[in-house]
Amino acid sequence: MEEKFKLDNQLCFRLYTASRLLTQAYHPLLGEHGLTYPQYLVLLVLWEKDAQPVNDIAKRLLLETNTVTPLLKRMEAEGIVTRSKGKEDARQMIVKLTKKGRDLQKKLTDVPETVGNAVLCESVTPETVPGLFVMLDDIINQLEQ
Amino acid sequence: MEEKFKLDNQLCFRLYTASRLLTQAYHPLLGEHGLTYPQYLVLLVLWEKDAQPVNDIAKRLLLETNTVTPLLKRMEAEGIVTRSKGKEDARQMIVKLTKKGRDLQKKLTDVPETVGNAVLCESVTPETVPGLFVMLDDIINQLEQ
DNA sequence: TATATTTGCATCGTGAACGATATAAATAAC
DNA sequence: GTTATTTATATCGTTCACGATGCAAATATA
Repeated sequence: MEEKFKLDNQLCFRLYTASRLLTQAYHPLLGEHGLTYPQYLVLLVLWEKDAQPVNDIAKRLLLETNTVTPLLKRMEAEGIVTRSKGKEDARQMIVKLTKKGRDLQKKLTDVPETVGNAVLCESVTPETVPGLFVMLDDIINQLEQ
Repeated sequence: MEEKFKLDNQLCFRLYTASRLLTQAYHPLLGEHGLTYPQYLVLLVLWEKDAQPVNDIAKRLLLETNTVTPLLKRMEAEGIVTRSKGKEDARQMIVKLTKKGRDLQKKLTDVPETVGNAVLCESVTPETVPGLFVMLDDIINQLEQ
């Protein structure tokens, strides 16, 4: 009875668990360099394009600024980024990588492959991952409205 | 350059985002009844099988007891569950639904379908969801070790 | 039976997430 | 040009997650 309430029928529980476990897989690799997973995401954003306002980083990660601001402050305290008032718009806080922040990319060079290999299995292969990406992107777009 | 560090190539970021957004979709539906999403997961577990020790609930959700314990205490404070020492093993805390906890199932009867409909889209349909489940389960099993 | 180890749960500290609210700068409306 | 509104961040409070640690009950070992 109540098939719809069975834990094993829930998409959200699977996404929630897969997300947590995969984040845990990053933990030892990032922790070695004093990073958390959300901080690593900020680095991915800044490595693609340095010197962005808080809002652009938050939008790229689909997070709120009240999540990103304290996160960036911790990264600033660690000497990974700097935060400085924008020249043309004084409301903006421009976040820039420090040398330490840029150099982390080389130090983390093996991380994507290591984690990538950790998830490879029967149904998740280089051939099937693109299809998984499409579904997850569709879910994200659908929920983003 | 550095294709492997591109945010758009990361499985984890997609899982993390999809999980957060889907949890957000539950929020208004659950908040109406004073519940959070992890508390809803505990209810799913207890509706399947009432009167379980903390450890069994934690294992079912793949969470640590230090996450689940405070969560259960809040649910106890809300009058949704009771916590009582086990008879045969005094170390165990047996968690049981109250009438209020059992009755919540009827009040939340529309939640699974409402959220289910919210994610339906081009690539996520009743036909494709089982395949998605297989991949997510494989990822979870793979990372669970 | 005394001691050691394991097990089940709890406590503590840190770092997210996020709703609600505040504040100052920029922009729009009047 | 003054007032109103919007925008960019930040602050606050609550609830997870989770590593590290503590403690008492149960079990294994000597």
